Amino acid sequence: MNDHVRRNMPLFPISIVKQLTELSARQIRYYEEHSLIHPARTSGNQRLFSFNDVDRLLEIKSLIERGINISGIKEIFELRAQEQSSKENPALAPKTEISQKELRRHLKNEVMMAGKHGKPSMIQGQLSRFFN
DNA sequence: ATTCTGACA
DNA sequence: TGTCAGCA
Repeated sequence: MNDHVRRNMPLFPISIVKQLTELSARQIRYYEEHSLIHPARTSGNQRLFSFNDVDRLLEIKSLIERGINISGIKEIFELRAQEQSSKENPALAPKTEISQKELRRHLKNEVMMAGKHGKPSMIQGQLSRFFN
């Protein structure tokens, strides 16, 4: 796998990411504070983002716009990570199976709760994209 | 010139 | 979240 390396290569500074995502530097740093992203750092402690980091930020932006909070987004990412590990290592799949079921239930509630507050609620088609 | 962390009239 | 300060 070589493409994986390319997508994770630390390439652009926060100024570029701001334009690519239309997020403020404040927001980008805030999401990192809450462990939603883990950009690399230069020797001078400046952030360097990869293509994956940008994709991730765009997903975060989308979810925030849909009214999902930080903890909710964390859970969605955790669920996705578990689904991945289950696929790569079917041996320990049964262990994550239970928590996945519970997470799906929580996420469904949170997403629907989020829609109940003004924002245009998510429609069923988009809902399925998050819960398979 | 840019980015970083911390703080809040 | 915005924004300003004081550094690196």
